[in-house]
Order: sequence, then C-alpha cells, then structure tokens
Amino acid sequence: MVTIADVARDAGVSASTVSYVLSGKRSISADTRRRVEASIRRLGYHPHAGARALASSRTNVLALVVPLRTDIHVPVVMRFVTSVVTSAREHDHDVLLLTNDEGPDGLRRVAASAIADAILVMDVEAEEPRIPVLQSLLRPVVLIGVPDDPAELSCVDLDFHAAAARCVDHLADLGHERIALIGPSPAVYERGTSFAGRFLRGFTGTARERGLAAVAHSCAPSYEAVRECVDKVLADQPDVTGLVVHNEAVLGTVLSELQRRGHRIPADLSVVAVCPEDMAVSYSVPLTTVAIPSDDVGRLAVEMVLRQLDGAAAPEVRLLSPRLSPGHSTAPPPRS
Amino acid sequence: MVTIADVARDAGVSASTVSYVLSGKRSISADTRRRVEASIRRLGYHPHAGARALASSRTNVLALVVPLRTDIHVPVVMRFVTSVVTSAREHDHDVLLLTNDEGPDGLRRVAASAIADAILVMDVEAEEPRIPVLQSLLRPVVLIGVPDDPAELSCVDLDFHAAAARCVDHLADLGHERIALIGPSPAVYERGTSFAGRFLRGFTGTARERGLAAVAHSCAPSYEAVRECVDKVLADQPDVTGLVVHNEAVLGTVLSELQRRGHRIPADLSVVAVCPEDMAVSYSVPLTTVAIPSDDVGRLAVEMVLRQLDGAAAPEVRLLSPRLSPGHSTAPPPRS
DNA sequence: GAGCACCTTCGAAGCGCTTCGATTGCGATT
DNA sequence: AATCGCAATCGAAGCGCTTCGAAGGTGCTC
Repeated sequence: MVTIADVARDAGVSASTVSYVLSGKRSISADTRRRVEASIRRLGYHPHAGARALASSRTNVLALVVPLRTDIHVPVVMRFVTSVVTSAREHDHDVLLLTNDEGPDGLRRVAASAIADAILVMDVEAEEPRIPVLQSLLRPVVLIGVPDDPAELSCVDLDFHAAAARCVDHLADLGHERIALIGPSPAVYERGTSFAGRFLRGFTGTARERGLAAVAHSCAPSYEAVRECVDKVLADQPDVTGLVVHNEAVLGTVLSELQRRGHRIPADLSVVAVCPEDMAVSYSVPLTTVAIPSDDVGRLAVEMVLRQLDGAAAPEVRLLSPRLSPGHSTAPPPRS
Repeated sequence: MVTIADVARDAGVSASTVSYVLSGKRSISADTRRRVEASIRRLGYHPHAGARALASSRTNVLALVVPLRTDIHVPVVMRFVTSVVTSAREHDHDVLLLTNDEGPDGLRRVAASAIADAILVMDVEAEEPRIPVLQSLLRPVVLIGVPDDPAELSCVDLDFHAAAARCVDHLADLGHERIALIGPSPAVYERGTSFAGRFLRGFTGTARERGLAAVAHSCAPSYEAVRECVDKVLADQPDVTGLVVHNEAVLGTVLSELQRRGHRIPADLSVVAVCPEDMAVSYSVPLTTVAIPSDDVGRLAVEMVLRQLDGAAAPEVRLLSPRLSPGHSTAPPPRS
C-alpha cells in the first residue's frame, strides 16, 4: 500500500509536511503544497483510516442506528438513511449501520472501540429507553425523533404536533365539521413511538379548538386491517367529510377502498396525507399533503452531530415547521 | 479510555498475553485466561478499532454499496441490507454503508484507505460497469446479483431464470394457455438490471417450451402506469387466464385494479407473484408466490466474502433455487 | 542428570498516521 | 548590525494494538 512516507519521499518533503498539507493545520508554501498534491494524485495515496483514527482519535465515521421493525414504513426509513449517508459524505464522513438488536451493549461497543465518532439514532420512542446508555457514551448523539424528555441529547424531527394542526386547520378552513384520522399501526402506538403520539395530540387538540367532531383510528399495514379500518371510519361517522391519513404504508389501499365504496375524492370526502413529498403524486388523485422532510431531517442530524464533534455546539432540540402542499384531494365539504 | 495495558496491569500479565487471550492465536493457561477475561469485563475494555486495524490490517468492517434509485423497490432493498448487517454482526463484523453516487472513486477510496476489508455490491447490472474497478481493488468482493460476465467476482442471487420457469410451469400445469407478465419498471430494463432480464428470458423461454401464448409487459410504479398496464394486458390478450407479477411495488395496485374491473382471482384470472414471503400475505387473497429469499442471499453474501477473507475460498457464482409456495391466487383456468 | 520438547508468557518492534516543539531562513524593525 | 517575528519545514514521540522471537519453566526420556 501507498503510505504517507512514500508520498513524502516522492515529493521531497517530510511526512509531517504531507500531513499538514492534508489537514491544513499549518501553513504550507504554495510550491510545496502543489508538489505534495501532485505526488498524492500520482501515487493514488489514501490515508490509512485506522492509522489516522489511532493518531488523531477521530474516525470520520458516524454510526446510524436503524430500526429493523417492519411496522414502521420502510421506504420512509430508507429516505432518512440515504439522506444521512449523502450528507455525511459531503462532510467527508462515512456511515456505519447498526441495528437495535444488539441492544445497549452494541452502543457501548461502538463507542468504546472508537469505531465511530458519534451516533445517530432513529425510531425514537416517547419514553426512550436508550437515553441512559446514550448519555453514558461520552460521544455526540443526535436522536431523529423527539422523546418526552430529551435529557440533554440533541433531537431533530418534523414538528408532528404542528403538522397535525396544519391538517386539521386546512380541513376546518375549507368548512369541514366532521373529520377522522387514520394513524399508524396499533403496534406503533403501543410502543410509544414518539411521532405517533405527538401527531395524535395535535390532531385531537386542534380539532377541539376548532370545534370539529373528530375521531382517531389506527390501522395495521394489511389489506384486511385497512378494510376494517375504513369500515370503522364510515360506521363511526357516517357523515364524515374530511380524512387525515398519517400512515404511508396504507395510504394507497385506503384511497382505493374509499373509491371502491363509491366515495369520490374530494367531492364526497377530502383527504390530507402525511407522507414524503414524492409519494403524494403516485396516486390517482394528486394529494394534499404535509410532507415529511426526510432529506432535511437527515441533513440536519448530520450537521448537528458534526457541530457537536467540533465542540461548537450544545445539545438542542429542533422541530421543523410543517408545510402543507395543496393537491386535488381536498375541497369544501358537500352540501348536505 | 481503557487500553490493553490497563487490562494487562489489572490482570497481572503482559499486554501481549491479553491480546492472545482475545485472539486465541496462542495457547493460554486456563487460569490466566480467566483472570484476563475477568479484568476485561470489570474494566469494560473494548479494543480500539483503529489500533487493531493498524496492527493487524483487518478492520472487521464490510462495505455495502446500496442503490439510491427509487425505481427499485425499497422494502426489498432494505431486507437485503438488514440481512447483511445481521449476518455480519453474527460474525463479529460491522457494515459501512456506501451509495453509488461517489462512483468508482468512492470504491477506490474505501479500499485504499483500509476502512473496510471487503465489499458487497447491490443493484448489479447485466453489463456491470463497476466490474473493472472492483477487480482492481485487491479486496474480496461479492455481487448481490449476477452480471452477464462475472469475471472472477463472486456473485449470489436468486436464480431468476428458474424462478420465472417455476411460475410459468405452475400456470401451465394448471392448464392455462394464455399468460402475461407484469415486470419491473421500464427504467429497470433500460438500465439492464441483471435480475429483470434473467426473469424475462426465463418467462418467454419457458412459455415457448410449454407452448403457451405469453406476453410480457413492464410497469412503472405509479397509479397511472398500473392502470394503463392492466388495460394493456387485457387488451393484448382479452382471454388471458394467468398473470405473473414480478414487480413488488405495483403488486397491490395491480390486484385492486383487476378486481375493480370485475376479474375474480383466481376464478377468472390466476396470479403468481414474485416477492418476499411476508409480502404475499398482506393482500386480500393470499398469493401464490415465488419468494425472493433476501435473508438467505444476504447471509450467503456475507459468508462468501468472509470465506474469501480467510483465504479459504475462490470466487464462485451461487444461484439459489426458487421455491413456489401455493396460495389461493391460482387455480385452473375457467372453462370458456 | 543432561537433554529435549512443549507449554506459557514476556518484551520489543512496528503498523501509518498526527502533533508538538525545535529549527531554519527571511524580511522588517530598531 | 543585531534583534525580533513570522512562515515553512523537519524530526521524534506516541496513539493502542498484533506478532515475532526468545525465555523461563515443566515433565519427559534415555
């Protein structure tokens, strides 16, 4: 392999000079810099990651803990992942993928063996059980999701409470008076997944404020469950005119079930969806949506954790403001 | 941080002895081993990954290159990813996630900087352009997917040719004479994605052998495209009785579109799907499927690459035999 | 009882890099 | 002309680990 010594010899300088060219931590004459850079290119030199980590106690690797569960919508998870990887690379970092099934020991291992500089955690619960371990790690941590008590850990997420409010307000502004929510799978609620509860509270709270009759439902990601759930929505409120769907996995099936039952969208029923932007356009009716800004959240998570690594930042909680994009799935309610 | 020297001092031995306890490369007396292991536990020692990599030129990290594209069905990709991560951990390895957007330089960087010991590549094309780079890396590589010319690289995948044959044979055995295929998105074919072509050839070839009238279609993952595609299937062969769906993303929509048009499954039309096992059960009719064994493929990929790292294996191409699981979506064709 | 083989352990070297202090040479200042 | 400050570079130490050769100890054999 090509080492820094090879480059130094080739460029006629010492190894430390090469190192300083690479890191920019000391001033180097333009001429030397050019020669060194030329040698690096010519020899195809890449610093040995292990040696660098050993000497500098920096790996330039971020660990990302992803959920293995399938009750969370996988494409949405994947969007976060790719966003994190892409942003990390833009800042010259790589991403190590961890799953939860190693438990707290896995986190300790990664931190203690200095295999990554910092940790990003997805699939955060309201009463997040990993918080104590994460705090003990003495490494920067950013949660993608906001637990009830972040306890000095950084968090970033869409403001799901406000997102729900935006959905309800939109329907209320159009004149709807009876609305329903189809939320995530019961398993997601039972686990106390942070965004689910925040959205639900936003939904019921805002509906109350606006004086709307509102019923919240939960729907597992199977055809059977969707059919039952749609039946239930229509049985509980036969005269419902507005529907908020906060469950990407069943969105398509819900729409076709409604249409199969003869409900025209938006003539009979208005639908607001919470989902990634590009998902909204792949249905028969372009949907009115509040977008889940996976890209922004992933990028921010990376930037926040890097800022902490540079010692330039205290932990913070960042909630991104939701934006509602009007589509053709919402309209004023039918006159009864 | 706790170092090997700390453990050595605590256990009253030399650092090298601790190292040998950990690696098992030399015999250690039972008593010493016990003392060392106790110290390790007590102090919470984890070897410094960088130092280990530097000294042993082994990182215990596998790089996994995943596609960023969205025309490949994301949940299927994610299954491979989790399978790889889980298997890697079982063999005491971690997984570094790479995307393709760094291009060949990204691969060179990872190999040259010794940040990973080996590389696993997903989303392989028939005329895989990355093969020359991968060969130049001097590191074990396993492709998840089989290019036309693997050129001394290891590959592992479902035998999609045989999978298609199994689908067609099943329909032929039931007595069907006119069948259709709904395959992946046109974009997938255009790119020459390896599994798509292999499946298509298996489909048309077997249909010819069995004397079936067969038409192959391609379908992009949007509601519009599905509707058009279903229309086209029925227009091209008004008397079609068997349908093979090799496109996880549109499977659900295809089924509901067929039902919306009054085609009962399997009474009027038999459907065989190619998709991960657990996906088959989430529709109104439990589907007859040929499963995509993501878990097996991921696990095998890891095992193959580790065997190469141990120097114990030459490159090989492994095609997993497909298995057809009968569901309730296929039956003999209606009498006409 | 000298010689041998084997098991167990140790010490030292070295993996490739970063970083600190020291050194050199130069123009500017007094 | 001596001094100072600064820019540019070098050399050496050290990061925490693995691994090699060597050494001490034990129990054999002949």
